Amino acid sequence: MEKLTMEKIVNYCKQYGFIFQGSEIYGGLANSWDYGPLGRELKENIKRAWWKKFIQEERNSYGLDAAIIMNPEVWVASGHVTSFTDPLIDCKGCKSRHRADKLIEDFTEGKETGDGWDNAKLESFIKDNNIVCPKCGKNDFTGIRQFNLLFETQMGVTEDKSSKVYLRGETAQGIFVNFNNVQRSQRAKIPFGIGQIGKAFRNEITPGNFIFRTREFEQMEYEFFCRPDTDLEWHKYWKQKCLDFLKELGLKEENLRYRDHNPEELAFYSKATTDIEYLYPMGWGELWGIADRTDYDLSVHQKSSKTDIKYLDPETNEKYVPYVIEPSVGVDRLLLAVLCDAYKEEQLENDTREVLQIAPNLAPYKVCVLPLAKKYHSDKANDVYNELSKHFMTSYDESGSIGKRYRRCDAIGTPWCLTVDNDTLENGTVTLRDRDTMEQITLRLEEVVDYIEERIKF
RNA sequence: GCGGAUGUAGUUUAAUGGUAGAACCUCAGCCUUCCAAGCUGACUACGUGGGUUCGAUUCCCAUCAUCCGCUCCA
Repeated sequence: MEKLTMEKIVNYCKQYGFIFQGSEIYGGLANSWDYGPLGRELKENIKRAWWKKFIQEERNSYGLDAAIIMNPEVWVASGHVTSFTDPLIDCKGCKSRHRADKLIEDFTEGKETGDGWDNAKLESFIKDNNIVCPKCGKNDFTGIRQFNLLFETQMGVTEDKSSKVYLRGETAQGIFVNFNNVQRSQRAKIPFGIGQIGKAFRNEITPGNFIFRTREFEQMEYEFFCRPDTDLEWHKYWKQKCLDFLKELGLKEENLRYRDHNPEELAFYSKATTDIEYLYPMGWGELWGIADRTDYDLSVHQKSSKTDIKYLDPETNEKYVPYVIEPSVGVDRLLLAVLCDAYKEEQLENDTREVLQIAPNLAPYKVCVLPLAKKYHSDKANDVYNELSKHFMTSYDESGSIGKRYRRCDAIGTPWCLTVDNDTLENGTVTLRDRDTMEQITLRLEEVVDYIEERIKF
């Protein structure tokens, strides 16, 4: 097969109804994408698989669905309001862009960090000290522009300052602020985890690579709370668990790797972070970040909200702020990885065809009902469809030759094609054709549901 | 946000200062009883807005979007 390009994936997604460009008939909106009928199913299946693995099957795990708009104090406390706001400056000479505070920090070798300075002070410091562009060596910069990565909006109908709120930049904060609520109401004992799936918003400066980085995206975040001296072993535990999960989804091992963050690139809240990266068409990209956030988040919220967020260990009577391990994954990124991994161009004698070799439990449709001959078998096939669709996403296709319809199913990864023929009319048996093995087996109609259900793990 | 490239049906593309042709896909009909058949027919495009011009899809400008690079990236 030729090298897989992002362009191919984008076209494929559009062609079959996985993902469309957002607001397309109005010329689109930068970097926004809409999930079509198949994309929605795939996304839902991915989320369901995650939920099952991380919430349902995990003994001490609890689900949550917190609000997107939270009290703005949350984002001040979490550090997003300041840390998401970078003072950016452009070099007029070579058009490169830099962070003003970083230029100062590098120039003074860490003696001055520019922390807490306003833009005028940053600008004049750069000018007075003749700090030059690291790229072209000139001191000729534009003014500072602030990029706040948090989306702002206002609550209520008046646009006064007091009503300014943010769309959440991550779902995690909804978990932290509900730590006490969940712990108490569920009588949860440490160690335990809280997970949620939901949209988050960031004004990324450079989005791109299809749905890899978008300004509106969906996260599956999990916060695992543990005793402070146990964080490293739990970090290890979740690293493994996440990788196992990806393999269960069918991602190939050779396309996955761990990458530990160097101490200098660690976010300020984190003691250790390991990424699981996937080999996307554009190269290795972060898929899953597994961070040891220590007690940073709960501590800052405890302080800012003046609320006690501590756990009283019932056995030792110790009272402490728990440490947090955060394995968080982006739904859209994971979906992209699943598609890239499953997409194949199959070389036939004088033709190529597209095949989606996706795990049956992720496939948008589980089975497609095909009347062998439209004229004779459609009525019966319709009955079969009505029955099967009570159990799982079922599609139906009576247009074109049977071979063509098999192909259409293969192209979207439908694992089973069910053919209704004369035997069905006579003795109630159907032919089930397996996408991967190409085997055809004959089943009695009433066996079909069990057969398929056994092979999809929800 | 900067630099470069690009923008013709769903997709891939052709041609042209006088409003566009194809292939695949899709749909309908005929045919067809298990792996892209065939035949007939149908639908569908010059990203958007200005300007130049008698006339623009074609030239110019702006804008929007996409791709590559930079910058950035909880």
